[in-house]
Amino acid sequence: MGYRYPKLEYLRKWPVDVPEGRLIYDDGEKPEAFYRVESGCIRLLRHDQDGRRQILAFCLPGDVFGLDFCAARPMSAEAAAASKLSRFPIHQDMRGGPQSDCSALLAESSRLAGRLMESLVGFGKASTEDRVIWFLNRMAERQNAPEGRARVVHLPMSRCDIADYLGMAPETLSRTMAKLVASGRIVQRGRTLLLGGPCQRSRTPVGRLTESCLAAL
Amino acid sequence: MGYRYPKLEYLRKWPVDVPEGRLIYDDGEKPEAFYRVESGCIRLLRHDQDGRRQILAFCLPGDVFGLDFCAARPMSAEAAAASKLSRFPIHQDMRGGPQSDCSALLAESSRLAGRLMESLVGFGKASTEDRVIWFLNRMAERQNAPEGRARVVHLPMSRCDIADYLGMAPETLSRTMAKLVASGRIVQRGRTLLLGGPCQRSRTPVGRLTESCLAAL
DNA sequence: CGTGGGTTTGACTATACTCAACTACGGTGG
DNA sequence: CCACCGTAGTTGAGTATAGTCAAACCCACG
Repeated sequence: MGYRYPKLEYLRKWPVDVPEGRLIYDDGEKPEAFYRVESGCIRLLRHDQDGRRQILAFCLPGDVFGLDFCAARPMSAEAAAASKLSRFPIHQDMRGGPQSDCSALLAESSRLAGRLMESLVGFGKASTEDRVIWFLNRMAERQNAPEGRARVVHLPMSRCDIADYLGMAPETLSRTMAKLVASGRIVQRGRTLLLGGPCQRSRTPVGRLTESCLAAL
Repeated sequence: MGYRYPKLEYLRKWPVDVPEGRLIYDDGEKPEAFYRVESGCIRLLRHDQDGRRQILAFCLPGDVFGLDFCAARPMSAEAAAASKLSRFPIHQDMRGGPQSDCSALLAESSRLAGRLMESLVGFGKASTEDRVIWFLNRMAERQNAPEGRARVVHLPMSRCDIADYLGMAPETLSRTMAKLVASGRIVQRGRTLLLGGPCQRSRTPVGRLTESCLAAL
């Protein structure tokens, strides 16, 4: 059953433009607004005391983030790429307003939790190859790439971001992708990829992918 | 700022007793109720197609789970130990009812998302030792163990559950804990532990812990 | 054309997984 | 009350895997 936008449209909101790398809110701040991504890519992250950073989620167009009904932001949000956002002040929603507000917000909140769970499942994958394939498929799904056959995917974030998200070293990510290219399961052209078939674990692709496939687009 | 129970008390609910291992709801089911843990321990989990299982969260007394406002449960819930639950049917809350319902539910939903994020941060830890220490500290915090000095922690779930949660083999978990015992940072007596001090990474404990410490309790 | 970040490759090492055997514990039944 | 059994947990040896450090590469940008 597909997901449908909840009706947030009648809520007051402001358009915001953020350049790549810009901090949107910081871990520990008092929440004053939540956001919807209109274009670009936002990363949710935390730093632990070791200085190591953990990316918790990437938010793509249509995703709502920052819906934290608590005293302090549990994590930071930064622009992983230049992005356009809609900013919804929080206070208008907690008081008054039609009942449907609540449903919409609850649905969004559930949805965020669902995305985090997806991440946890992805992390549970044993091998780095599984994690990378899982990530690529997930990105493809979220970009409405047609199911089944070869799909074009654009990764708006840096390799380091992906590596931090998947909990591996950037070198390992690079090697793993190189292996996928070598086995003909993906074609790589900068940050744009072509995935072959369902791209499942240890399955040979239907047809071998080549550079020409990408050029033909 | 500490967390305070949202007022769910006026909602209709039913007490439920579940024995260890019992399935509470399954991945993909239509959500009909959410639950609060009164005693025991619940595990939220998913199976991927490989048959591998990933535990997403442990729910301890006071935790609310199953607050999924979507068409299908994104994961399963099982009793990791014999538990008592309060079951809240979902439909009463979505229609009518005072506005405060919403705040309470949103707060709980945010809280669940927060816990999942914590998990993701924990998973980001590089070494297994860090992950285990993080887990033990987290369990201690959630059992209101006094901060700072030595703390007694009871782990209600099996080692396999913990290993699946932390994404490591049970043997690795066992070895890691053995190392912590050897270095005097914890004392182990079955599923009950004694943690020394803040139990931080690569810090020697204030005083060496021995069996006698635990016996003195 | 030079500079710099992001990305890739190489060599080596540390770490955690696998498979296997062994031990400790709790419950059951004689 | 004690012997037995089954499960949970631990320990050991060998191996595969991913991390680290280092250097080269490539593309975009000034």
